[in-house]
Formats: sequence, structure tokens, C-alpha cells
Amino acid sequence: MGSSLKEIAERVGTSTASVSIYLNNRDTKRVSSAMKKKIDVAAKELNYRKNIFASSLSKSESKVIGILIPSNIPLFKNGYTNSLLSGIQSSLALKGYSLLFFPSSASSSKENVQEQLQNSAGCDGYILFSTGFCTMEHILWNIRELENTGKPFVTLNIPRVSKEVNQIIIEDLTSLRSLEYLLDAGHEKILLILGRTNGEHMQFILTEYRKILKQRKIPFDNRRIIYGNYSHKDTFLKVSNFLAVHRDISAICAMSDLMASSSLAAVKATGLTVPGDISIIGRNNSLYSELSDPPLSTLEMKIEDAGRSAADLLFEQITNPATCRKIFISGEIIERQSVNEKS
Amino acid sequence: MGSSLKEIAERVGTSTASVSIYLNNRDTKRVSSAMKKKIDVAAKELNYRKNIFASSLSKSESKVIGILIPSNIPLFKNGYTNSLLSGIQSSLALKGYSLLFFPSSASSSKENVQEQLQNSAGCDGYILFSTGFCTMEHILWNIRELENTGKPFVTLNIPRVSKEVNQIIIEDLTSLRSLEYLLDAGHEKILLILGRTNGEHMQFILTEYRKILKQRKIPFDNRRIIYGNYSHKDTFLKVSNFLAVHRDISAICAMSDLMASSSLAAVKATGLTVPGDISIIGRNNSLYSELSDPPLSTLEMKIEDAGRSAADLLFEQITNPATCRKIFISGEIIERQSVNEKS
DNA sequence: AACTATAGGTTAATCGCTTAACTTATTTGC
DNA sequence: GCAAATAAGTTAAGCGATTAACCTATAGTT
Repeated sequence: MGSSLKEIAERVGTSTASVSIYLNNRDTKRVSSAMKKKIDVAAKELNYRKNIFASSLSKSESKVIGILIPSNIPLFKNGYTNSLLSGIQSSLALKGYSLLFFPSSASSSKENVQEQLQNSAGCDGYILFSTGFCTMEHILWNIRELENTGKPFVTLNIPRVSKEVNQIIIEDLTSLRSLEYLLDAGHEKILLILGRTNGEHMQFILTEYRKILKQRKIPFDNRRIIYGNYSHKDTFLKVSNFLAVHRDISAICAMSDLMASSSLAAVKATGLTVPGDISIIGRNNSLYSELSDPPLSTLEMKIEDAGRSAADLLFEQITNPATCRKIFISGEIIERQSVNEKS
Repeated sequence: MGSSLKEIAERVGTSTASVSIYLNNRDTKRVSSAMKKKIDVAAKELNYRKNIFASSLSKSESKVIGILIPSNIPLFKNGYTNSLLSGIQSSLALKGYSLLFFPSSASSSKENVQEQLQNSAGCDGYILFSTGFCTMEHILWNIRELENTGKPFVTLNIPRVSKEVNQIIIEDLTSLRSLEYLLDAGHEKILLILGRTNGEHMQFILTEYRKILKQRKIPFDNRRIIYGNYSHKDTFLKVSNFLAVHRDISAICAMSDLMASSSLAAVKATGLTVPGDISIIGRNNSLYSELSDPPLSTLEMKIEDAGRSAADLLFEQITNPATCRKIFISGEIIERQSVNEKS
């Protein structure tokens, strides 16, 4: 049964203060060693465990970080998000912080975060996630709400925000560095495989795409964009259909390793070879790219680093509230065996 | 800034009781509609957010479930654990529960759980994870500690425990159903790829292995067991080395899809074909198996179902403390294109 | 007119832990 | 021998929200 400090104090005949003082600092000189022993015995016998809610309330410090996620689809399913979380957790755990994930039931990203925030005052800080589905308006709204809490927070996974907000900016979230790599290798006719048609991230990427094409004086061709929905089946089908009609491309640039893998399967199924006939590059350096045959070149985005940085920046804020900076995480191309120079 | 009920009450000229009553039940008749409006305005202006620690302490109910993990290696990195967590979270979120992950710094699984439990009284329930590294002794110790808290809990990912403990038993955690599938297909000379040499789970599997061989009157051959460490490189290397010497096997049974994928790569590298020369089966039905060329048959373990069941069972216990049962999750073979009948 | 409901509150104790401030007895220093 | 230091406590006021129990005024009933 859950016992309290009071019960221990009564049993050993002292005040709760002494018990609390001792249990929070075993080296304290304010409790005699005889008393220390008695408290230890009583605590064990009574199965004492500190109530985190009482302690946090009393100290006005909880050592708990709230993770705000603007969606109510099941968590821990997305490899990308998991990497971020892994980075965050590994760094915060070292500093003694717990992570709290709230439920939410709303349908919009704005309301989800609001709902999560509504009942979570008392956390020492927050990390605000975003997804490609959050509109810039919702993101800014959520940031405003967070500012109002007066608590430290860091935003993750969103494009740069001009506000003075602590922010981790994953540069390659909206870059097309892998496309440029293919272009630099001499490819011009490239099939671009994006994630979904909606969502802000893809809009940024499309804008970037047009910019790069213009720079290189390559005409924009709408047919050379496919939306794979981050799904194996969708991508395989759409790429197969594409190749059935257009055989003139020399490379495929996919916005995820999964979609790159699926594209690879589709290319092989048509009898073409990689990288002989078609070069392929993925994104995220997940195991899919390493396990493919041939192993796929990819854009390593350093997601876990981003998570760790977010945690570090949050911690910095907790210890020094004046902290205000943006940390940029930039990735790098991992060269494997799926891209040839185009002569 | 974080405001309190008291500040709202003062601003609108009422008691904290009224404010609390209204905010917890907007339809209450104990607050006039004029007062309701005033409270709404004040709450908005003062950016009121309920303090989860104060509220939980007061109600002796937190709507928080503690997730106990007997290791301090970074979380969210393991696909298997992530599936469990995803199942848990999806079910508990629907019921309004938050998930709390504690930090821990100890070196043994026993101490890790103890440390996490030590400061977490007040949660409404716990889910105890295990890993293949936990010894049965540590597991039982942790269960005893949990029983002492008097709080509902469920154990996950461990072999069946005779104690009267609520438990989700993932049958294929310690089964060799995929091996039997190969045997049934006529294969006899099979290379078994296990995870690590240490850890209880593998011991269970080894025992099972010997049992199955004895039943089928197949001699045990120590050389036909490889430990791939769940690592692509290790597995690839070890399987390559194996094949350089022994070409007489007709099938490979791997305890993870990743290791199955790596084996596939190794087999292909030696010039042999799958499933022509060698059949391969994996475990866990992860995307690796689906994306391989050829797609790998695998043992789907229904991990997410297990997570969901754990959540449901925990919830049942919270609402009815007398609950005591074990739920068995059994998987099924997913047939793809990596296994041939052996004639 | 007397009685009961009901609306619309308020009071104050409580959840379990922490901590500043106070107390008292015993040592230690010089 | 006396002041100062130290050891070993205790007291009591919070932290912020909840809730059982109580209160008063008005409306409705018979």
C-alpha cells in the first residue's frame, strides 16, 4: 500500500520534516544516524515511495517535461518521430527528467496542443512537435499559447519561425539537397517522389524545387512528381505506372528511404537496373536504405541529433530563462551504391 | 504566467470552490451563467491552466500511467518496443490517460525499475516492460515491488510467470513457430540465426530448439546456430563466413526481419538464390521483410495488439481491482516469396 | 402560512511533501 | 567560564485543486 511520510514519522516518533530532509539528502547532518537507521527500516517496512505529485507541487518543480504532439494518431509509429524522441529522451534522462505524453482527442492540430496544454501546468518545460500537416497559422498559434505559459519550451520539426523562440531547425526538412546531389552528378530528367500532396512541409519543398530548376534552367514538368504517401504499396504502384509510360528519366529522388526502396523495387520489376539505368537516392538514412539491394545512397538528416539538441536547449532554458537561440541541424549525403554519374 | 484558481476567484469575486466546480463541469447548476461567463473571461485573460500535480494530488487520481523500463539505454530506438508502446498509447489515450517515462541511471534491470518506482507514487497504474536481458530473478523481484505499491500493473514481454499477476504473454516471444514452418515445408538442414548469446529469452528459445529437434529426430548441430546481435553488419558477416564453408543448408530461420534481410543479402552475395537455393524466414513482419527482394516470409508477432491488450487489461484493473488474468497473444506466419517447399 | 426544493454559493479540511524559521542541548574554542 | 558553533531536531505555512458539508435566498407546493 502507498504509505506517506507521515506514517513513517509516526512509526519512528519524529516529524515529517526530519523524514523528508533525510530521504532527500542521506548525508544531512540534521538527522542522527540512529534516526536515519530507524527511518530506513520504517520506509522499507511500509513500502514508502515518494508521491511525485505531492513532491512536485510542493517544490514547484517537477522534473517532468511535457511532450506536445499536434495530432491524435497513434504515437511511436513513425520512424522519424521516434528518432527525435530517442534523441530527446537520451539527453533528458541523463539530467533526471521524465517525459510525459498527453492524450488528446481533438481533430485539428491547434486544438490538440491546446487540449494537451490545458491540463498540464506544472511541467518544467515543453517540447512542441509539429507534423507536415500543421499549417503555419496553427504553429504560430501554438507557440503563442506556449509563450503564455511562461514555461521554457522548444519547437521541433517546423520551418524557421521569425519569432524569438527557441527552435531546432532541421534544415533538410525543407531542403532538396539530395536532388541537387543528383543534378550535380549530371542527371537532368529526374522523377521526384514526394510524401503527401497536403501539408506545409511539402509546399516548402515544392517551392524549393521550382527554385532549383529555375537556377539550373531546367523546365518544370508536373508529370515528374509523384506522391507516394510514405506508403510502400502506393509508391510501388505509382512508380510502376510511371515507368510503363515514361522511360526517359535517369534518376529518382525520393523524400523517404521507404519510398526510395519501393521505387527500387518498381524499377527492378520493369527490368531496368539500378544504378545502371536509373540512379536512386533516398532520405533519412534509415535501415531500409542500408538493407536494399543495392544499398541506397541517401540524405542523412541527423534526426537524433536534432532531438538531443532540443533537449539540451530546453535544459539550457530551464537553468537560464534568458536563453534564446535557434540551432541548425544540417545533414549530409551518405554515398552508397545506387547513384551513378551521368556522362 | 501560470495563474491559479485563486487568482481567477479573486478577480471575479468568488471562491475557488466555485471556479473549480465550474471548470470541471461546465454544465453544473451550482454556478450562475453570469458567473460562468466571468470565469471564462478571467481564465482566458489570466491564461489559466490546471496544474496537473495539484489536481492529481487532491483527487488521488492522476490519469497518468507509469511506464517502467528495466534498462537505461535510449528509448524509442527499438522497433519492437516501439510497436508495443504504440499499442499501449493508442488504447490509453482513448481513455484519457497520459504516459510517463522515467529516467534511470542504474546498471541492473532490477535497480532501474526500483529507481523509477521510487519517485513515482501517485500514478494510477504501471506497465512493466522487460527485455531479453532481464533475468527471471530480477523480473520476479520487480513484480514483487510492484505488488507492494498496491497499484494496478501489467507485465509485458516476459515469459509466463506462475504468480497471480496480470500479464500479457506474447507466445511467439519464446516460440520457434517459424522454424517449425520451415521443417513442415520439408527443410531439415536449417541455419538458425538468434539474437544475442546472453539474455533469458534466447535461453528459452534454445531450449525450445532442442525440444523441436528431438521431436523430429534431427541431430543438434551447434555450428548451425549464429548470433547476429540484431545487427545488419554482424549478421551479414557471420552468414557470409558460414556459407563460405557450409553450403549444405537449405533454409535460414532468423529471429528478426532485420537479420533475415541481412542473411538474404549474404546469400545473394555468394551467388545463391532465394528461395531457389535457400529459403529464408524472418520474424516480426516489419517493413524490412516486405521491402526485401524477394519479399520475405515472416512470423507476424502481433506486437501492437499485445500493447493494446496490455493497456486494456490495465484499464480493467483500474476500474475493477479484482481483475486477474493472463492474455495470450499468438502470431501467425505471413507467407511471401522467400520459402520454397523442399522436395 | 408553513414546508420543501432548488439555485447559487461559501468554508475549510485535505491530498503528501517541502522548507524557512525557530528551538534546545551539547560541544568547541580561547 | 562564556560566547559561538554545531547537532538534532520541531513547527507550521505553504504548493494548487478538490470536495464534503454547510449556508441563504428564492420559488414552488399544498
